[in-house]
Amino acid sequence: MANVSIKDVARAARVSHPTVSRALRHSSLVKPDTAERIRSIARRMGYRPSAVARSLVTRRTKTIGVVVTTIADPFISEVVSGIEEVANENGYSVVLANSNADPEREVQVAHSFHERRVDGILVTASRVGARYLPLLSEMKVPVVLINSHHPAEFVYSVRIDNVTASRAATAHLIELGHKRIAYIGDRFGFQSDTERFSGYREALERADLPFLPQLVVHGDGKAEGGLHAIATLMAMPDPPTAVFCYNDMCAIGALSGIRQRGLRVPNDISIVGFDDLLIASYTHPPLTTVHQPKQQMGRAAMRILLELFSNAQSITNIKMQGELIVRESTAPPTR
Amino acid sequence: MANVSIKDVARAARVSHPTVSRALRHSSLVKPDTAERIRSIARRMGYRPSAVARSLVTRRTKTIGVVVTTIADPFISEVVSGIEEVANENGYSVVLANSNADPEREVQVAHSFHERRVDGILVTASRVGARYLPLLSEMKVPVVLINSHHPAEFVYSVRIDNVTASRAATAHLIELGHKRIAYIGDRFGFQSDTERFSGYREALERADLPFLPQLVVHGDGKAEGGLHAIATLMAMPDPPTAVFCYNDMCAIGALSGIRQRGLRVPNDISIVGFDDLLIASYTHPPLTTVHQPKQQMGRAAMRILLELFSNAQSITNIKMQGELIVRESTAPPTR
DNA sequence: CCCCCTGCTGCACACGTTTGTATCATCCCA
DNA sequence: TGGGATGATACAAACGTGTGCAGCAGGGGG
Repeated sequence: MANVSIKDVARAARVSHPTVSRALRHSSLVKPDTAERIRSIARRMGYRPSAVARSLVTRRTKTIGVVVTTIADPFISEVVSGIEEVANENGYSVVLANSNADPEREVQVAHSFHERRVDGILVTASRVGARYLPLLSEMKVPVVLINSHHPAEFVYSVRIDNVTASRAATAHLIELGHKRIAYIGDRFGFQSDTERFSGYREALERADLPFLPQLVVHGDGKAEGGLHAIATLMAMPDPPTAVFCYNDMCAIGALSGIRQRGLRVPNDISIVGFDDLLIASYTHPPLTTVHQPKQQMGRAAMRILLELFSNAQSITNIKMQGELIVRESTAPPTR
Repeated sequence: MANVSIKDVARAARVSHPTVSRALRHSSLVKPDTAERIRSIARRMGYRPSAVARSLVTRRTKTIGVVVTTIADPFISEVVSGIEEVANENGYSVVLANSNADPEREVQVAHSFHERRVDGILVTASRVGARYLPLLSEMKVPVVLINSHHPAEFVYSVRIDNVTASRAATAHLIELGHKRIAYIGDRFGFQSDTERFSGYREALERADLPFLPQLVVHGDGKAEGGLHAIATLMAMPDPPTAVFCYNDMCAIGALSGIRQRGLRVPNDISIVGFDDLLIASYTHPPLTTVHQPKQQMGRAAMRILLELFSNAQSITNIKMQGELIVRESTAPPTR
């Protein structure tokens, strides 16, 4: 019934349990042939050292906590896939928790990670609650924020240069000749939304185009939000000829809303997204968007933790560049 | 530097550490007002009991291992989101590992879960390696398979009735008048592929339609595979008028391939998918597909584990019904 | 031949909890 | 007033590892 312990192996090998411990960790303190004998016995008995007992004494769990708003978000799941890859390569396990962007839930997650004594924490969320971060840093464990940033002790970040990328995306539309360019954002207060919005404004400014507040609508970062937002925009007396969307899901919702009105992309209206999700190249028409190196960002975040575990000090903030991918959802305006 | 332990709290409260332990767990053995006093001190000190020390003595980690082929798969990530929800409601943490359907990796994951002493394991993969399952059941811990099935000790399952659902999907195409219906499958040897394929064949048989082996092509379960597969089908001298796809991603690839050839869905060819991913209603045209209750399946799987932890015996195998959702990618054939 | 050094192994303790049992004070009742 | 029951607390052991240190055997050198 119970699991085979190190003492069971020791008994079987007629040695003490510390010797077994050393043999399995290839310590030079134990004679090579006894070590081999012990290892073969352990193998035969199907012995697996208990990570929990080990963690108790080493004070390391080899575990990292990953908080996401929801794992069902395609952007997030790709980031997590990158995290998981590097974590596993280095013997770390990933504990996943979703917060649903609910402050109460965030507190619970922080407590749970604290009790589990995770070695580090990765946060993938476009918004991070104010009560949340102090709680995380309370446990004196490094925290890496992905696509958000907060200057604080123990807190590092990996993010994309939202402003530059958004400016490039908007500039692309301007170069095509668009003058009335709308912005569909995420919910208010989300850091990356704010940054992408200011990139959009900067591009308008540089091109001496007027900023029209009525052309800014907010969705929910999902397809449905894009659908509603585009409805608002198209109902205007003088609708935009191009739309820059906060993210691809939003853009996909917008595409769908435009079709429902019998209009065509890019003939009647141009659309630009953000993220470059896998589906972005399979939409109709294929979506012009900003590529984010999602897996790479996850990998980089995990690597920061690993560095922190070994070297103590290293690079702590990484800013990556997005890349505008021009596909077929953008064209010069016809009007 | 170090975390505050139960002994620190005991010292501060001038009691023994077992008393603190009991006070925090609201044991009736400790006097109500001392208990309250201890709790308030613990709160003030920011004490969080160590789950690892607790697990060592209780022999329960309150942790479940979740294996996925890849978390970046939208079907899987929704299932995991359901798992996570129920797990957290009940104080369980989820440790995530992806296998990439690589047998060697599967073995590693099994070892990792064993060492971490997870209380149960959930597997979300359309294929489960032969060496894999014995390894998992070796640790005498319940395993719930999602969308695959293997009769074995300690092994339970939650799956969708693939045969019935696929039969319904194919029958829908037949009712519309289609006679040359293709099937785009996943890679060979995947259990759900085999089942969906046999549902397809059964529907043809019941309608007295001939089964044409050349109309069966295999993809990779992703959009790219659908793209290649449709290319093969459309290059035939007498191409199909309808295609039933193994899953939505595959169908999305097919939609894209059809458009590239200047043909239209459903006018020139009808497409049916499987899964009903969130994007399925946003494709062009919106996709006719089989709805799988993805989150619900994840929740059900986690609930089986919870039952097993408490009651010892309960329902062990759940088979859910899919639902055909008719949208706009299917219509009567024009030829 | 003795001593010291080296190479290997065992002993004891620590990590932070939970839990069974012993101890002790208090109170009630005989 | 003494004894037993009751309620509250402390003590000790256990969970399965890792590790510093002591001990012990054997070999080599003086």
